[in-house]
Amino acid sequence: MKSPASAALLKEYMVRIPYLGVLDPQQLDALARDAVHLIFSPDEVIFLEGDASRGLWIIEDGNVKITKLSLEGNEYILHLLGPGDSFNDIAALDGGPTPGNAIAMSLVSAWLLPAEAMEHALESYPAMARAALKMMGERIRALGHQIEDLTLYPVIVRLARFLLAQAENPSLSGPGVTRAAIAAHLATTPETISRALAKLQEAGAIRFDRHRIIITNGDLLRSMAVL
Amino acid sequence: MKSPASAALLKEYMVRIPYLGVLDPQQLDALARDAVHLIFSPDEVIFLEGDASRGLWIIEDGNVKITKLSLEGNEYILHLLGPGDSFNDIAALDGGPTPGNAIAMSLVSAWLLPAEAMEHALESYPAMARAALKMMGERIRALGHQIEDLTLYPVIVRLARFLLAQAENPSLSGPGVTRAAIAAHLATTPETISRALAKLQEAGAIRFDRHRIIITNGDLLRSMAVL
DNA sequence: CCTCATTCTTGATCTGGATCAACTCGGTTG
DNA sequence: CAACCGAGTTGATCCAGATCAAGAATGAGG
Repeated sequence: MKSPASAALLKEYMVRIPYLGVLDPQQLDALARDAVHLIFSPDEVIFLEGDASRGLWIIEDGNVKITKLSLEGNEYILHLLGPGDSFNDIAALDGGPTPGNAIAMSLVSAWLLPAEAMEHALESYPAMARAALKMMGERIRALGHQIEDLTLYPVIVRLARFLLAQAENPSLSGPGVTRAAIAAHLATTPETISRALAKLQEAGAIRFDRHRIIITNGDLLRSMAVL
Repeated sequence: MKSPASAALLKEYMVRIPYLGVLDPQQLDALARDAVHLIFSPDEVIFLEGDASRGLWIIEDGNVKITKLSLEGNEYILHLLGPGDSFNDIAALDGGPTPGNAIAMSLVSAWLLPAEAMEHALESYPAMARAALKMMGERIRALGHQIEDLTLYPVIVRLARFLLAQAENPSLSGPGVTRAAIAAHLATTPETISRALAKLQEAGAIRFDRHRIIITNGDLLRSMAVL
C-alpha cells in the first residue's frame, strides 16, 4: 500500500462491510496495512471453486462474477459484484475452501486482506465474530430467496426482480454486465432475456435508452415481480 | 423436562450438533434444562417463514420439512429432516426471522431450546460462536450446491444425487417422505420422479422392494449423478 | 468514415418436464 | 372381505424456455 489516497479508499470501503465496520479505527488500520493490491485483466480467473482461500477480497474498480460451472461448461452466476463489494467472505471467515469461481468481467483492481490477517483479527476482536455471524445469517436468507426464485417463479418475474435490485445497487451495472451475464445469473439464456425485456418494455415498465435499461414505471415493474 | 430418559436422549443429540458439541458438560446441562418438549400432528405448522424465532428445535422423532411457498401455492422443500436433526439454527443463532416454513410430515416430537437461552449461551461461551461460524459456512456451501444442482443439472441427475445422499442419512427416509416430497425437494413433480425412478431401475442402478428403494449399483448411480 | 467484432434482436423449431387423466396397487376400516 | 382412499404408475397432451439460425445494431480501431 504505497498510495495514501488508495489506502483511504480501502478503509472507506472496509467500514461499509458490516463485520469490519465494528472494528475501531486502529484495529481497522492494522488490518488495512496488510492489504495487497492486485490487478486482473478481463476474463482473468481470480480463484476457482475449492481453492484454499487466500483471504478477503475488496473491489476497488471493475466487475467480478462469482460462478458455478457444470461439467458440460454451463455457467451459473451466483453473484455480480462491483466497486466496494467484498467477496470470498465466507472462506475468509471460516477458513474453508472457496465456495465458487471468481472471474474478472472487466479490468479489475482489488485488494486482498490475507487469510492470516483475517484470522488474527477474528481471534483478537470478538465483536467481529458476532457481526460475522449476523452477516452469514443474512447471506443464508439471501441464498434461500435465490432458490425460491429459481424454483417457484418464471423468467419474467425473476428478471423484474433483478432489475429492481439493480436499480438500488449501482454495482450491478457497468461494462461486462451484458445480457449473457444477466442470463447466467437468472439461470436462462441471452435470447430469453432479450424477449423478456421486450415484453417488459411493451408493458411500459421499462425503456431502452441506447443499450441502457431505464425503469419508467417502478410500481408496474414491482407488480410484475409479484412483490 | 420430567423424564430423565428423554433428557439423556436430548443431550445425546445436542452433543452431535457441532456448535453445541463444543460446550462442556455443565454448560450443556444448563442449556438442556431450559428445553421444552412439544408434540405436533401430521401436517401441523411448527412455524412460518418470517416469524420471530422461538429458538432452536431438535427432533426427537418423526420427519419435518422446511419449505418455501410461492403465492400460487407451489412448494419447494429446502430440507428434509429426521430424528436428531436440528432446525431453525440460523435464526436461533443470529436472532433474525425464521428463514422458511417448518411443517410436521408425520407425528413429530421435538424439543425447543428457547431463543433467550441460546442467546445467553452464545454470549457466555465464545467457543460456541466460533463453531457456529463454521457451521454457517458449511450451510452456505450446501445451499450453493443446491443452487448449482437446480440450475445446471436435469432431474435424473438430481434424483441420483438425492438417493446417494439419502443412503448415508437415514433421516431422509421414513413415513411422510413420499414421492411428492422428493419431487418438491428436487423442484419437480411426483410424475416426473416416478418416471425418473423407472429409468434408474431400468438402467440397473436401483431396485424396488415393495415400496422401499434399494441401491443395487452404487457406482452406476454415482456415474449417473455426474459425481 | 469504413470495417470488423461483439452483442442484441427476432424468427423457427425442438424438447424436458408440467399438466391432465385414467388406472393400479396396497393398506386400512368397518 | 368388501369398499375405500391415498400413493404410485403410465399414457397423452401441452408449454415455457432452450436451441439453432440469420440478420441488425453498436462500438472500437484504423
